[in-house]
Amino acid sequence: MTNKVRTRFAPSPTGHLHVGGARTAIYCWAYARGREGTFILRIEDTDQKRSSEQATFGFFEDLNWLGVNWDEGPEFQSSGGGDVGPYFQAQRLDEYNTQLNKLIECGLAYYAFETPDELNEKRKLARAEKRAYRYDRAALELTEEQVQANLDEGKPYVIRFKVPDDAILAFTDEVIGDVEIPRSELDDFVIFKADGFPTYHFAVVVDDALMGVTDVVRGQEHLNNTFKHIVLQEALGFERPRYAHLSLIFNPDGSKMSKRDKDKTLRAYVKEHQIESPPDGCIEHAEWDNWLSSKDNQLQTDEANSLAKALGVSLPEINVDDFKAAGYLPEVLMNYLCLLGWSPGDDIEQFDSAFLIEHFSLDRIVKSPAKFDRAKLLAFNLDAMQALSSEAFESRLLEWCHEYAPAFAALGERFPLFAKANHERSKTFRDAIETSSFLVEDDEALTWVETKPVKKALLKGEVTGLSLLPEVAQRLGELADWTHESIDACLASCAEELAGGKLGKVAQPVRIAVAGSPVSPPIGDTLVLLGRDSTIKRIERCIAFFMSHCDA
RNA sequence: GGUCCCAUCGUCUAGUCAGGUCAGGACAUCAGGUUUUCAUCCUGGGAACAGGGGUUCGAAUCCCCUUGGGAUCACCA
Repeated sequence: MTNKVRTRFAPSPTGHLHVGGARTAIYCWAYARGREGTFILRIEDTDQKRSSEQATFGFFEDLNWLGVNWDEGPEFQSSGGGDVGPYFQAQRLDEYNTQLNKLIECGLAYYAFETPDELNEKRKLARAEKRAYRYDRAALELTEEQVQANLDEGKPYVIRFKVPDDAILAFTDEVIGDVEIPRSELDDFVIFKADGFPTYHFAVVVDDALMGVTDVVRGQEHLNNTFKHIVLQEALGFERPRYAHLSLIFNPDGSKMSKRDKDKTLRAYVKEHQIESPPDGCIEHAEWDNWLSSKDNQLQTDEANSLAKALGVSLPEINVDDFKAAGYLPEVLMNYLCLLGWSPGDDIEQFDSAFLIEHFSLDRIVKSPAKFDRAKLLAFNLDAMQALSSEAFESRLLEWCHEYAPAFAALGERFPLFAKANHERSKTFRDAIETSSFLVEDDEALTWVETKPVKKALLKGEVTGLSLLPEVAQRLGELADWTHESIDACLASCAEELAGGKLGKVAQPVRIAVAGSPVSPPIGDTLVLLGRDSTIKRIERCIAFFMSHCDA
């Protein structure tokens, strides 16, 4: 039991689960799963101002969608439980106080009464003098009486950890190797905040120890924090877990992948199109004004998403639920994310979670940072989509439509054909609906825009596509039955007799007439899906539309 | 700025720890081909060891320096 691997993923629920966090979670999970170990989910909600229940629930859903289930932690569907909880830090204050008392008893923790403003001044000064700021231990000079007096007065205070002067600041990282920093780099950091909550450093050390975590796998932004953690472990008499720090994930342009990217995209769009006020029903005017008043004022993710939807802007996918909404398969996202910083060798790239669990190991993690390449993710998704049986594709597409495209989910008995017609040609679920929007539009609502390919198909050439349409409509209308086969045969004979055997000469005008664009599923499928009445009606409207336009 | 970390095709990477096949794969790209649109699909091509010093018979691989990139320096995690 004691030597069994125990890993944990410990997000702070201040937003959405982004791809970097997701990768960390997957690694922790796969590592434990492959060693008959235990994977723990712990919610680090000691930041009272920023944590939210909604975000917490979002994390559960995102992890669940990826197939990352946890043995211990908050209960959610089949995950959670465990007897070293609670697994929310905000509910573990007693534990932290117990541990804190140990430190106070041996004189390794002390009260400090400087205000944040005072400390900021000192930091500014240090920066101006181009030296690193370190806490000056001023509070250590206070006499017991002074401290007591301050406390009696009700002065706000924090508690700092007195880092032993002879502390050894070195550890071996499973990914990076030996790391050490000079003693002068580490000052007496705060372990309890004025609001009575422990800081991240204190809580993480206590929880990892009390929860029996053996392997800490986390982002490289924590590498320097690790020194704080090991001195705390030393003082508290805890065993040191193994550490593995993961390099970060970046955008293709080298910038850090963050929710800011959404903000940037929206700002650029609003500026370019000189949009003065928010579209109805997405965000408040006050919020809009505030947002535009300064680049530092970011929209919340949900606000950004709703604004983007209202404006018809597509935002870069950053969070796990963005990829879900964009129609990616969770197993593909997991696969791709794993590859950003780890590989199984032997030129193997595409694998499932069973393979990952069997082969994942810390010693094959890559040290250097990776850039997120959407094109490759898309290619992987296409491969996985194509590998799906038609039944699986249909049911998963339907499931996706229920959540993101209800109009398509309502296709009813036409849905199987809709799925079949889009299986081979879609890179994502969203692809399928984006080139089939004509299916859920009213016949009367369809409009045509004279783009280049439209003109080419309808108006160019010795015999224009438009001129063929009446005859084609006529023949389609006379068909004995309305099936894929009969339609294809009809169009083929039209092509033979009217267009010198060129099927494209007939199919494209028909496609544009019924779909309003030169892109749609194979023409036979398109027409069957639409039904005869709509097909004929649309062709007639199309003819009328272009006749009136061309004559003008 | 201090400290720490990193460095193979455009991108993700194999190869590095135990120096020795024209540095392998995937995505992207380019050139052909198939196809009623889009997307697929097939064939082929180009493409990298950041630079400089060492060690060695031999260096992508070991050491040092330079350069470049990143992280961190909170009463956020």
